[in-house]
Amino acid sequence: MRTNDLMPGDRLPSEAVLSKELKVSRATVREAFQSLAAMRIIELSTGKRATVAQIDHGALSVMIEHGVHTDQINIQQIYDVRRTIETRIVTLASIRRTDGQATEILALATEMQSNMDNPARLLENDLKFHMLLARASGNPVYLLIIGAFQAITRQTWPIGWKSRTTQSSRDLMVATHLEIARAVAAGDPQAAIESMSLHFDESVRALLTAGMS
Amino acid sequence: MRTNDLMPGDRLPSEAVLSKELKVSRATVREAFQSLAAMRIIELSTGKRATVAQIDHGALSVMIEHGVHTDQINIQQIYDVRRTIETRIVTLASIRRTDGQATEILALATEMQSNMDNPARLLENDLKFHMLLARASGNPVYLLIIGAFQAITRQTWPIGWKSRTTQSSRDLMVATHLEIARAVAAGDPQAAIESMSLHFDESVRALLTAGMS
DNA sequence: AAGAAAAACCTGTCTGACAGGTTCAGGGGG
DNA sequence: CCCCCTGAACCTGTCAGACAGGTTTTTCTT
Repeated sequence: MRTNDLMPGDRLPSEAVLSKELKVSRATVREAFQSLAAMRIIELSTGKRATVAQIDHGALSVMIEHGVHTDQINIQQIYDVRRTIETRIVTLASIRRTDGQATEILALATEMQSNMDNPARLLENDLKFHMLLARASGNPVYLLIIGAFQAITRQTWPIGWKSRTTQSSRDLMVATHLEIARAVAAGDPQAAIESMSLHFDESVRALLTAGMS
Repeated sequence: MRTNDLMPGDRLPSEAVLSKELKVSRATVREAFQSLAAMRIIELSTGKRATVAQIDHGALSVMIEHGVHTDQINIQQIYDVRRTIETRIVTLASIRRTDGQATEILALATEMQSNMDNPARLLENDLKFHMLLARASGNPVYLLIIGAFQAITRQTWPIGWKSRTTQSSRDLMVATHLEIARAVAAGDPQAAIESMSLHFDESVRALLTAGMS
């Protein structure tokens, strides 16, 4: 791929061709392809030739999940990373977001308020909200990292939500998202950082309340 | 692995057993194993059974390299992420480093000064320095991310070094590392953050000078 | 009981085969 | 002349069986 300067979408040689060229069996080529596909470096689909892939958080997501399930990473550590990164993300997003992105982010924050009684949907809104911010930062590496945390967040989010027992604490959580959205839309990095910090203070507290060590 | 709560080091069933159990051919099991191995979720080696792996930056490293080579990520974006993360790392490291880690970090910063005329060795020192800090932060996710950038840094570092044409700029670069080390060893987060910021200002400037878009 | 030899087990790789899905050139119809 | 259709060529997914090494466990010997 590198020697031929292949770009995302370009097609790789077929398994048979590579197998002959490299003088190994097709089975071996397939194992190599499978490895690259696991890292989302190439994309496979039956009948079609392999293509160069876009970067994608899928693989990192699985790695992080594995780390958590094997007690090599804990939830607080993930939250520390998220807080660090998302603080930077809203700074960049406040400066760089397009008007379209601002609208999208505001719309989502508003939608969250109408999903207060639907945790499943609210979770998805929340995840998407942070992804939109990451995208608006203009830095694909942040998007990659935030995306990678989604799988774990899906598992821990309900715990945090349940631990917010009062209506006001739930209102606050959603209101904070709206605050962040407004700050980013207004292009006010300082306000965005503050709201994001608040959001994380509150989220971490909720998880601690639920006994998340 | 999850249903059986396997931990790093534990052995997985053999290919033959899995193949029979899941009623697929050994070739298919192998492709699956190969995928997991690519993400460093399991570890393979000939003759031995597969074992559950420790998290490791190898796979992420390859993904990042792929992103850069296909123009999906650029060097500045990586530096922005590094700056963000490493600022947090030195904060944590200042608070949490063990005495052993402090000694190690200081020793490495000192060693760098004696390698001023050996770019290859200096590069390795530099990489290791940042890895030690990440480890001292006590958060494996930071270690993972910083580790993942190493492959790319190996390629760009020499460019930055060459663009530091004066002796004083080279001295400054090494001196800054020592400053960071001292601050971390002294347990002074504020000083550590400042030195790290300086380090990145200076590094990014060096790369820009070299025309790194 | 310790150590060496043998058996059992495992992975890495190859060959050949067949069931589908995909591409693309070329022919037929509008 | 253009468009659509179709069939051949190509490609991936999966399987069975085979064999060369490396590793682990068992068994036997001293």
